[in-house]
Amino acid sequence: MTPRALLSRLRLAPLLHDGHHLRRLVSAAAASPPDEAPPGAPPPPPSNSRLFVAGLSWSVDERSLTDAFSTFGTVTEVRIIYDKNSGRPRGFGFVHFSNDHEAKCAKDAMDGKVMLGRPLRISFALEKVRGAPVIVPRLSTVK
DNA sequence: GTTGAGCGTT
Repeated sequence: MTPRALLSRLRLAPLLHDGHHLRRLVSAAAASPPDEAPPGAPPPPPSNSRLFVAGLSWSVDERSLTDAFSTFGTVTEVRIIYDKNSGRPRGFGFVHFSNDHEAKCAKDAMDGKVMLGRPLRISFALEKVRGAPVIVPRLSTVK
């Protein structure tokens, strides 16, 4: 009995014929670069076109926020965060701009400005948003 | 009818 016939009897032949599976896995692993930043690298910058706006008065709504920020660029989305259970505003929100330049201008201009009696605290948003493009900071991206 | 640092309700 040939070795091949023996493999057939053991039902191992399909596995050997399916070598492309293994090849796909190997090439995929080789194609994806390591996402581990080298030690000593600067921390990845937060997202640039979305602003985290804190220090909001309880009575500020999306309309007034949009009005306040749209003078610096195109506001694509404004979101004020409310408590899931109580429904009360949590006093912060997010302002999305169409590009990062507008966001930076708005941040520089509005950070620290008082709105309805309370000073705004603005910084760039951290977490990505559902549906937004996933931006993985790489060394070539950092200037 | 209140409160005050923070990173997002589907």
